[in-house]
Amino acid sequence: MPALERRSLLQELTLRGVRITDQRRILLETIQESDRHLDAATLLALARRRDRQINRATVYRTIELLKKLRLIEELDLVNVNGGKHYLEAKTTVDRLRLACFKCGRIEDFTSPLLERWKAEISRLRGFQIQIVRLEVGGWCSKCSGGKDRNGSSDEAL
Amino acid sequence: MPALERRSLLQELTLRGVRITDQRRILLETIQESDRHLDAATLLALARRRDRQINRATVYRTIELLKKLRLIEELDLVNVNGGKHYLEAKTTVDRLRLACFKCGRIEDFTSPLLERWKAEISRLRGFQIQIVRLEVGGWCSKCSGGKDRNGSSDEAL
DNA sequence: TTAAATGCAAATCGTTTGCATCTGT
DNA sequence: ACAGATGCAAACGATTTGCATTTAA
Repeated sequence: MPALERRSLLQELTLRGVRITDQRRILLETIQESDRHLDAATLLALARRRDRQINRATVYRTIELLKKLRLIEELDLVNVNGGKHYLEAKTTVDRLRLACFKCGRIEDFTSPLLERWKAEISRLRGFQIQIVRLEVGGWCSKCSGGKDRNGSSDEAL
Repeated sequence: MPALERRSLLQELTLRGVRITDQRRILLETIQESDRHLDAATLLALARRRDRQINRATVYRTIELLKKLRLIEELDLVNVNGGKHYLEAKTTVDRLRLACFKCGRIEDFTSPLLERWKAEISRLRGFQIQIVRLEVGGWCSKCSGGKDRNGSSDEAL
């Protein structure tokens, strides 16, 4: 496990000799300070609060850069909100996302099972895992009330 | 576990009182006979071999219908091939997809851990699981050769 | 008969690209 | 100085929509 957990995105980029521009600095900070589940359009909007000039293309190019360096993760969130992808700074431990089809809330879930699973996959398949994306869709505890049964609705999703 | 595994998509729709059109019949068969990992454009192309008239809009509307009824699953495959989503008829057992960033191949992986995990999530979070989407990106055994180490490339993804 | 499904074409949404200009190192 | 980053606007690919017409039940 590489030790890139405590450094900021900015530090990571600097360390890797990547050129730091004002725009990148702002985007990195915005991602890091965000409350997670940021899509590209929101990132652009937030970044523009700090620098009105920042361009959409720069946002996408920075996202691509950070993906390549594996400093951020990209989520699809079982397509709850259409085609867009969501970003977040990579953390030490992999997490599973629970997306509620009714209220749209995203919960995180971590489990020691996950590490065992990754090991099992690597061992059995010889697969070098770079990205793990685990997404569950359904009804959260609030929205399922306490009695609703599974799989009977034509409404959800 | 509901017993909707052995019926065809057509039977499922009929059973639920959904109107069956020629186009739907063709689309359902195409999905079912396909070798998996079908995107909307491919589905349209394949369906058109049977009926040159089938329209793109109908394809998307049918996909949406089947998603709502939870008869198909939609995958993003860690975005390996850009924005499109992939479809497949739902099967009894949930599977994890291993997408190779180098050769693009998709492998399936099943594990008894998965069922335990789902149970754990339901129990601990009170979450009613409708969809499980598990995607792993990395290098398959062929592409990782046998010695390539993890996380050192700026190339992949 | 009629609510629902289709075809068509245009619109929309997220993302990418070519190119001239600017900037970090 | 110059490779690399940016802004802009246009292009792109996937998906959605409005509306007039057709069709399954």
